[in-house]
Amino acid sequence: MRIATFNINGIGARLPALLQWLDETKPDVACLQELKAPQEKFPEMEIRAAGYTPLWHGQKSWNGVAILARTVDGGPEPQELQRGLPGDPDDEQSRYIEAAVNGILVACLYLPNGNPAPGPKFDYKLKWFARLHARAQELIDSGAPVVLCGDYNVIPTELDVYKPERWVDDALFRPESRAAFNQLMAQGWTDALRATHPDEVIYTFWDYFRNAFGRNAGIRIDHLLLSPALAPHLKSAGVDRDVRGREKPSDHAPTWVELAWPAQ
DNA sequence: ATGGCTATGAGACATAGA
Repeated sequence: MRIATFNINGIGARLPALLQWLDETKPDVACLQELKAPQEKFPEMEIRAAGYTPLWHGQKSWNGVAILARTVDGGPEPQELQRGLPGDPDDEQSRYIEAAVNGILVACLYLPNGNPAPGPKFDYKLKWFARLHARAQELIDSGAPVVLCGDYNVIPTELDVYKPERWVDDALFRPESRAAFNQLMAQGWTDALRATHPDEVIYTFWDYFRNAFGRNAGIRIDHLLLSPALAPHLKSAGVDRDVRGREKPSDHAPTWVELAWPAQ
């Protein structure tokens, strides 16, 4: 079973690229971030025609997340479990959705960027992180097989950025952000990409400026974390890097895990 | 230190991204 995460940076602008990637790699579950579309402008018909049943939480202009389950070949329908990250009823940003698919709990998140730091946006990032800690602990404690995936907007270590010294004051790499990510990991999650490639330089994002992709000036910020119940089923993980080099690409590349699931 | 590029929403640039 393959589960992928892809920050598409606008589902309106990215629909052809998204459909091509779905057709080529046929993930069983695809988690999307940065829809940048209100609820009513999600291209539901096109996604269904591609063989997927979508759940989505839109928002005008920014944010927006979705979980797509491949149902064309008899795959199970996704069951929505949660919409919005618990812990702050005043938070109106669409950054979190959860669904059960084929016995796995899939959580799709878009963690706040937090720049400029320090400042109110960075404060919001850290508060959002604290709420994520609480929800993630509940998921661990449930004993369920869970994939907690998406755009974390955190560069975990110096191995995950082309030039660490350029990023020391950035909200994606500041000590507070990395500490928050480490605190999450300490609950018992497995970083699937790093677990399967311990020493390799692998990026998931390259900005649009200065030919960053051509120079491989990237960062690793899209992560798939596996709960203790699911980690033993990890087979492989990777990044569909070629997608970033196509016409009208997102600035992120799809990132995925292959799981031995259902368990034998 | 700045600016480089892309998207949305509006109908010109402002805002956000990372």
